[in-house]
Amino acid sequence: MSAPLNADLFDPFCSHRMPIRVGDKWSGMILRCLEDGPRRFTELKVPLKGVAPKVLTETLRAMERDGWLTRTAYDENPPRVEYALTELGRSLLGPMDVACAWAREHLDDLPRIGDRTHPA
Amino acid sequence: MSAPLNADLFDPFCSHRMPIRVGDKWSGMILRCLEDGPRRFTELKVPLKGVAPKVLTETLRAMERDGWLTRTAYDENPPRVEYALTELGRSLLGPMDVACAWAREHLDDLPRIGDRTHPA
DNA sequence: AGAGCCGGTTCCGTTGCAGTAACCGGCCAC
DNA sequence: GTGGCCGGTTACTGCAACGGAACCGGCTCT
Repeated sequence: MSAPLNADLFDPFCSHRMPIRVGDKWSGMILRCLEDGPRRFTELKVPLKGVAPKVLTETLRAMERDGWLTRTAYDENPPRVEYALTELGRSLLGPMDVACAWAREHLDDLPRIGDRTHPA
Repeated sequence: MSAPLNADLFDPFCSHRMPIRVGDKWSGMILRCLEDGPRRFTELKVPLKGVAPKVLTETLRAMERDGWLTRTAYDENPPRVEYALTELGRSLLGPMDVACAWAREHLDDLPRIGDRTHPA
């Protein structure tokens, strides 16, 4: 992680407070998980606490479709599938770092969890 | 506007393609509308093509609650209400510029409108 | 009296993101 | 043959965001 939040970046509640979002709820965290190299499905499930496999699959498929990452299935047993960032996906890390820096700087101004009925 | 997209930034379809979002659907556009000074309700409705007054009210209230802008009602007739950025709101323009720059650079890699069933 | 302006509000409906729970096929080890 | 691992899929549900249409009060202008 090149510019982590002080708060746990991989806590999904964090993205509720974060006014700048990359993609949908989990895409940003997935980008962070992949920046140091390819990872497989179960390796992503662990740091992304509590993500439902269905949602993770959907998100990964959408990111693949949009050219942010590649999916490589190896014909082994047990099966192995690796997800890796493309150049386009990697190019999103820059803007993400800026957003994270903003968030770190204004952490105290961010709404407290639970305060909000309408998102911002 | 300090870093506009080539595409019409105030076309809501644009935000469907944009993988980096500030706040909800309209917040980013509202920030842009206010960066050159305060504006009133109807002055916001015009550039934000087709926003329902209800949604605009909700969004402005949420942005006020989160400290991004201030709402000032003058006791005149016809009524006048002015919305102005706070320092916090203004501080979001920087990250937004970065996101817009990214989008301009990768405009051709962004998914075509209508291609998507699942968002990114 | 009637119409218009401003800044909304109310009602109702649709869409889609996200989540839970359960299940699957193929292979392996016990 | 039973259970576990991996990488999912399917069916069902909930909720928040978003939107369209209609309406409102207070005032002014004609």
